[in-house]
Amino acid sequence: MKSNISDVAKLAGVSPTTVSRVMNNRGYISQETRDKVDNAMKELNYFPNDLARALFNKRTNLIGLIVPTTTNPFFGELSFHIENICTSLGYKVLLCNSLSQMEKEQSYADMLMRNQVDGIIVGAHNRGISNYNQRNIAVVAIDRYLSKTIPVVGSDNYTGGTLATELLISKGCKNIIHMNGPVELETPATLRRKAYEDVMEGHGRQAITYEVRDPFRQQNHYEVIDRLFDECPNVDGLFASNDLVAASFIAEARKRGKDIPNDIKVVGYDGTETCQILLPELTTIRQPIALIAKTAVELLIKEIEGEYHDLPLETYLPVELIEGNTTGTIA
Amino acid sequence: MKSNISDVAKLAGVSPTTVSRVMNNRGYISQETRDKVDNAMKELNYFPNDLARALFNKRTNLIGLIVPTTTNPFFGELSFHIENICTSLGYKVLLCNSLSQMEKEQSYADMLMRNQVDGIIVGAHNRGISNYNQRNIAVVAIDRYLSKTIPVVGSDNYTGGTLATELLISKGCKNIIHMNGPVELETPATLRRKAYEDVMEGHGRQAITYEVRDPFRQQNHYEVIDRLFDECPNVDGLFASNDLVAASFIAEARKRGKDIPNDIKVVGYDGTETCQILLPELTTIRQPIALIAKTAVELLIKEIEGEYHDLPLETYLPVELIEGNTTGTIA
DNA sequence: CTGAAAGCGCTTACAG
DNA sequence: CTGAAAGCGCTTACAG
Repeated sequence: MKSNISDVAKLAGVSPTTVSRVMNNRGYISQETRDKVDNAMKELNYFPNDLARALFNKRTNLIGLIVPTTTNPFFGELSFHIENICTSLGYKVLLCNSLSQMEKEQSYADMLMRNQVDGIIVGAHNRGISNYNQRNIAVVAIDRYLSKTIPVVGSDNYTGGTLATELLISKGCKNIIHMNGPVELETPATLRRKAYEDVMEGHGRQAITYEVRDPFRQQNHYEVIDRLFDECPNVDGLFASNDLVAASFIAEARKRGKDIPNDIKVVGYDGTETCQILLPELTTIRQPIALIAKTAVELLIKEIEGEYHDLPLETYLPVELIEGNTTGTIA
Repeated sequence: MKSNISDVAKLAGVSPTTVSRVMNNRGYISQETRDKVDNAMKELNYFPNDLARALFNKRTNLIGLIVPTTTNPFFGELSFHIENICTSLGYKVLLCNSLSQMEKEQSYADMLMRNQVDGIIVGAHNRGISNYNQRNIAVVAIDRYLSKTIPVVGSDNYTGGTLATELLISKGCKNIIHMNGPVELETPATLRRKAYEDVMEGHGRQAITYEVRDPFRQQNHYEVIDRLFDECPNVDGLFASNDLVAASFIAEARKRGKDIPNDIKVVGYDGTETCQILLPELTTIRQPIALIAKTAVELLIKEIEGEYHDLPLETYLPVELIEGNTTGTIA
């Protein structure tokens, strides 16, 4: 049913070599031959087999994308932009949702190797696959340290954390608490926490951080928030390292009769389009997601094309404070 | 640098045939040979080349997924589930964000053909690629009619539309308006509109539907909502065919001094996890996204495996009404 | 300007 | 239980 290059050649009355040349626009071909071949391809509804091409060229133009889950709006948007940019540059994207599980990440990495991807973009939060680039394949990480030689791209987490914390202080909050992912992850996102701690210390305040073990399970948010309210009932400012956690906190606070922003002011992190639509009143630190995607893809492609030197190992793109009502003046 | 089957064979002191047999567990191999081969593979950090395998087997275990954009939480979640289920069944997913643009869809479809995908799941909203399955490739559509022979999987839109409209009526709304995508799309989602119209008619009310041309551009929401408030200032009930549109409406209504739910009650559609976290007060019709994904993948794999007969052409999975405060009793 | 041959990395009959 | 040969659908030197 599917036709191949020989079918086209036969129908056009030429050799497969010639068909290949027409497809790839290589060498000299008479217009007449070119037309014959084009017609034959159309007639047979011929699609060149990229697998066979890739086998020969040792280039698949395939890139693997590993994220925790596209369910999370940050990664949903990131995946969109990455795929979009890849496509515009002639690359295709194999999607992997690792759910931050190490075994899954490992088996995805193996799968990507078997499929001969030219490179991998890792937007997942776990550690563990430090042997990624030992296999000499191009790798770029999003907000995540993988090894000394793998470039990291992310938002300017330290500035983001600073902006968030200082805003809460300037709004008069006395007891500002921070919620973040597990510190063991060693992601650059812990810089958000560092900034919070530094700013708090700078103001002679005590920094208190609650760790959400698995930010992708909402049940986990609630457990931590429960504990937070038990232990710090007088909290009046919250900086969450992620908008969904901020939203969970707001809902739980309201259940406890707290008014936002009167009783507690809240700042999130990410500032996705989705969050801007669904929860526009949330004050947040917006990451430049499209720019992160673009930077990561361009870096990866440089690696793929053999530029291993002079690649910036850490790129932190500018964040933006979006002020909404959750830190607002009283209604 | 990368090793191939001959490298392994040489190191193990056997033929490539034997290595292949060990990898695929086919035929009889002595334990001794098996061990030698396994060791050689480990030593060389060998990854079998799935491209070469696929070329021979004429089976890539690759499936293409076309969605408008994973930025939208419904499609972000759908993509997650589809990928997840595919992986558990040994398939890999090529992600395509078409942004509902026909040219993009067309070029994605071509790309997928060249990459020899075994099947395609189309979750996009546009029409136009009716020649998808003429190329005799397995195709399943999500909430979208593509051709007479392509199975469609979606939520029970008619019931969803009925539940939403009847809820608004039972809450005492007098002027209920509906917002939906363009009717030309002929997606099963127009059944939400049909249900709205039928219920309204059944109650002797006038049905008024506002069409959002491009549900994936928020600017477009605002334009339509503006017009809606101009033309129907006394609206007191809104059924939006999508939670993001519902959220945009709520924001705009508040800007106009309207209280939700006192002045206007609002029901959305989709009920994604993200929306449940960011806007938990929204009353909505929840689609069973994981189930839709599972059903679509299973159907696709049946097609891939040659079962073209007795495939259900339309599968509508049960929806659930989630009541929140946007239709609630007054605070 | 065009074609025959070899090879990309695998697998599967076919022999032995 | 194991191996040599042919072939999956392409492309690229190499000839002509």
